[in-house]
Amino acid sequence: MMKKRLSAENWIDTGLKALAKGGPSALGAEVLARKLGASKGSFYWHFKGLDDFHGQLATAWKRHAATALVGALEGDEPVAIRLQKIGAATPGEAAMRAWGRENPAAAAEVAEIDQLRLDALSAVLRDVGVSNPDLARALYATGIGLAQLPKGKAKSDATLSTLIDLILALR
Amino acid sequence: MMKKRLSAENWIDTGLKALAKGGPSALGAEVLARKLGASKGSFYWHFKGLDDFHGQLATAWKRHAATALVGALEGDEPVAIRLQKIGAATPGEAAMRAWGRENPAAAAEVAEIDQLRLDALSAVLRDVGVSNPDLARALYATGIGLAQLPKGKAKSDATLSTLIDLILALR
DNA sequence: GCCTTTCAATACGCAGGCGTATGGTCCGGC
DNA sequence: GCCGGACCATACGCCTGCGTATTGAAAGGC
Repeated sequence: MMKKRLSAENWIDTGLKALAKGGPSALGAEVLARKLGASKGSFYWHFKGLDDFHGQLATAWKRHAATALVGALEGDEPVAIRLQKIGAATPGEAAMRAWGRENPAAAAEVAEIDQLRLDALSAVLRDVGVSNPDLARALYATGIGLAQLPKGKAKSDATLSTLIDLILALR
Repeated sequence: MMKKRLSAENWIDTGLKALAKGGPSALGAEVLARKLGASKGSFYWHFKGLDDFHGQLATAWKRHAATALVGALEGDEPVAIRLQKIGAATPGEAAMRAWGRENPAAAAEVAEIDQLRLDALSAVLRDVGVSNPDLARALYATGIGLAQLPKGKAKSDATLSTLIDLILALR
């Protein structure tokens, strides 16, 4: 199946999927090679080594998260929906955060995204008359926390929505 | 330093510390042995193998967390303080949760504690006239999320407190 | 069509961790 | 004091993963 030649993007994409599914230990060169039906020769052609690969992986995740964030910001949806979209975690986010605990590069990228999203939440809330930055922080932390709990996305969305309504009622 | 003989508890205690500091990869037999100035011989005397050790480690964490929870429940402190104590994560909690992503035993114990704390939060809130269970869930998720963000405990406590005040204002 | 560049498979050495086996040391009972 | 069991160190075989080197195939320009 798909004996085509591989690109660096192929490795990174499957790397992201493997991380979400199998955790940091699924980010080895040989494990990924088996998953791709390739061999290490290909891996070490496209990347200088594991650190290089991991760095590019983390950066790729950051790009995806940043793109998702601007997607959540554009358009003129109601504030509640907007807050929901900014605050809700992206798929694979919990795995990325767990990886960040043992990989400085990953931690750095996650921190960057955290800052972007926190700023966005603060700005939206401020525009709407809620100026306490602790509330933006609490809202964001809730999104992160809900992503760690099992329970499925629907339930989490409902919970987050309840909190947003509560905060917006302060206006 | 401390050439004494080791007990299973010694291994488990240093295991918990190692997990908090170095992540799941610090839970190997040889790594811990070096940390303790001992050798694998001792480890494999006290434990049948890594799975056995990891299981006991996870159970020990659960016991600690459960004890901390009953400590937060007894006494007759104001509701806000009580909620804060139940909702705030214990030290090393983020590491435990990250470990749970790759170790079923750890995940199970964390899930148990999650349920206990969620129930406790719900009960306290209900007793005080806040019946929406989504709010308990949101509050708990905030505690979890804040533990993932860097920023230090003081800041997190302040944020959590702000949210608690907001919820309690619903009465 | 060939030749250069790009990509990939294989084979190798090395390091580190797991689990076992075997022998040694400590310690309480008597 | 000596003995038996509890405790531990060492050494070994095995496996798995990293990184490199070498060889080989596959594209793509001309």
